[in-house]
Amino acid sequence: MKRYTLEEIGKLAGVSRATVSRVINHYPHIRPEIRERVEAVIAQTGFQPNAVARSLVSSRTNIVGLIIPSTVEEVFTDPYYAYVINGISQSCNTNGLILSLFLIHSLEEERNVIQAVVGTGLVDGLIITASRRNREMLATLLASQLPIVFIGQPDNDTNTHYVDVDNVSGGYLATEHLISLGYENIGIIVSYMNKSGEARLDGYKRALNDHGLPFSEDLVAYGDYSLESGYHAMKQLIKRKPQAVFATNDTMAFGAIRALKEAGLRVPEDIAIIGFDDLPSAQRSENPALSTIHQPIQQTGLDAVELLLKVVNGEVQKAQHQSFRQRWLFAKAAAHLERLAREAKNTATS
Amino acid sequence: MKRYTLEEIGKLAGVSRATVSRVINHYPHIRPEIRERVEAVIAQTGFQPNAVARSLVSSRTNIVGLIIPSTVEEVFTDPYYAYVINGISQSCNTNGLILSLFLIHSLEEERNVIQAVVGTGLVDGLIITASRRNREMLATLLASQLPIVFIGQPDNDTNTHYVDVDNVSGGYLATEHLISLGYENIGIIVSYMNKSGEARLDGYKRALNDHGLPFSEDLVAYGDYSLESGYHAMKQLIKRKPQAVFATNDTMAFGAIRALKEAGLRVPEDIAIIGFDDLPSAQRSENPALSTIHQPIQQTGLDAVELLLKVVNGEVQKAQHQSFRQRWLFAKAAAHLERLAREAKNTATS
DNA sequence: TTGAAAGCGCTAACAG
DNA sequence: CTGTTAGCGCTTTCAA
Repeated sequence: MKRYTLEEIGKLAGVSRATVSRVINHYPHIRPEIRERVEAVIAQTGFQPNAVARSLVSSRTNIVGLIIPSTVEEVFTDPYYAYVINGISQSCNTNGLILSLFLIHSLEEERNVIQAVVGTGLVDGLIITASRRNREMLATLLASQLPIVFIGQPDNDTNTHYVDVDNVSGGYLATEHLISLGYENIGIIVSYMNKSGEARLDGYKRALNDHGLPFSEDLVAYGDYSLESGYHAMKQLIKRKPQAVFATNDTMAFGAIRALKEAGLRVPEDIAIIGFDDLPSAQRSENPALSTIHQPIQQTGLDAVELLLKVVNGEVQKAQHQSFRQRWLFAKAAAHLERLAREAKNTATS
Repeated sequence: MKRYTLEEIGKLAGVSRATVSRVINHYPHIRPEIRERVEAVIAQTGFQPNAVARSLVSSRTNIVGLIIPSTVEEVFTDPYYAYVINGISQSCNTNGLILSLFLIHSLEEERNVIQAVVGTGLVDGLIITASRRNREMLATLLASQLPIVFIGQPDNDTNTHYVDVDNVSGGYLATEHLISLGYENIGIIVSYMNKSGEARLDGYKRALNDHGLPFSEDLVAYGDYSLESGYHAMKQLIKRKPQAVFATNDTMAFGAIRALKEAGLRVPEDIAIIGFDDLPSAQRSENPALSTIHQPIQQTGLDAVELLLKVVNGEVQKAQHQSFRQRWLFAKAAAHLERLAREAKNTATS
């Protein structure tokens, strides 16, 4: 299939290239007769305007970059990212955007990729997930003036845009659920990786407090959202003999369950576990199906793209600290809890 | 950070923009003195040449598109894709390429995305995974003259480039392994989705034949690589009372195991299962650790990028039917089998 | 309502 | 060795 240019299409239709451009861009004031003629030629030739040339003159590429930074390659073990990517991809498709994916496997790569992306005008904006982030990279990014949206609240949330779920409420709900089941000695496996972990821990503390239960550092174990870390955290926690444990993501919850199995403990008969994320794999998990707080991961991806689009279009004040929290968590989690309560009743007899 | 142009850098360094361009592109014949002066200005200003302008003149974007077509959103349930993407991403990073990801969620999206990508010169080439493919899309793609590399042998492999593992050998190895463990009544869960499935089935047949075992259609059940399909296929297969089953990917193997559990059968005491892919999750799987044929997924991604690069650079004859098969499978699988044999011995007593 | 012309930032002859 | 010049394919004034 031959590649045509505006000029050639113009010649074929007996008009100038400017007119063809106007037709393509739906400029309103064109004689219908001419429009039709041009459109006919376009249809017949299968002409598509060159995206690069368009970008050069408009200084817009319609490409959004998604950066998933992490020194450990294991990130991909966590299905969480698959869902984030899926949500973002979907939103890009509906908004006519191209998604460029940057998986960072090493610090060196990180430097190169950021360099390549930042000064070159290749992307209109960036979405960055809440993985490990280092100061150097953040500094480069902020200096670049590129529109950026973070997924998950950044550590230094000065003047940065981000989308996130309400982690405090999520932590609260998870803990309260365990309390409502009658447990009092409740442990937590929390990530020290970023603010989300802190917030979920905060929710946990508040729930304990609101129900008159004491908080004890002994019942807190730390992980990095990986399965392995959940496993080790649980091994440590077992010594404190908790009745139930809140793992602040599903992947760590799975690791915890494995540790319990190895120790010959049954879930949930001996120790109950609740997760956070509601990964589809959690729903499918057996022995036992993991209770978990629903986090609208896909939705988060969609929102990130939409927010980024606004930033790119200058629809949000740059100087203004813009956050964008989801409340959807409440409804979902409430429904979830109801279902859990129902299930709890049903299984109480067995 | 101000964005500079070649012209401005030239002015700052007291040279023409052409000279700056030469410095950037490491053109050899430049007076060292001038080179240094220009480089100093570049370093000081943090200048990065505009990628879009470069692409316009070179008609190369250094962007490779990865298309993962599938009408079912569930593709993402299969960790296989995460590893493919990871491999491709890594290879792009080392080759200075940008990876654009196109996840196709619906037929309409498929049409739009293909349209947007094909005629516009946005990508230098395309990598397409071995998911569902429809004829319309393939026709558009082939007509586009875009360099394309498939991952997994396409149905109509006329004049198309692809990378794939040796599925026949893989199927053979899996089956032979089961035979070597003493099983004679061996079922297979095979995908009807593409040629890989057929090839694995072919290997299965050959292994049976080579060991004097009869092939029976009754012991063949079909799936689409999804967990659910593995589950249902197994339910069907159970009636035939096989001693062992070869699931042609790990995800279906997991589904099969679930079906067996539900039926109160133990794995592998009552029915042995072997998979195909060697997903890390397979290694981690318990009750029991899944035996599986190693498929170098990441490596496949790397090779796909490298092959695509060659095609883009015109280093492979266009007219020539180019295939690119991996042999690595052999060595790996052999090692794998050894280990399995050892394990089999150890567990034989228990 | 349309065409001519300038120019986005860069590379690549072509002179010198 | 370096500067001048002519585009790459498109959008967008500016006139007509």
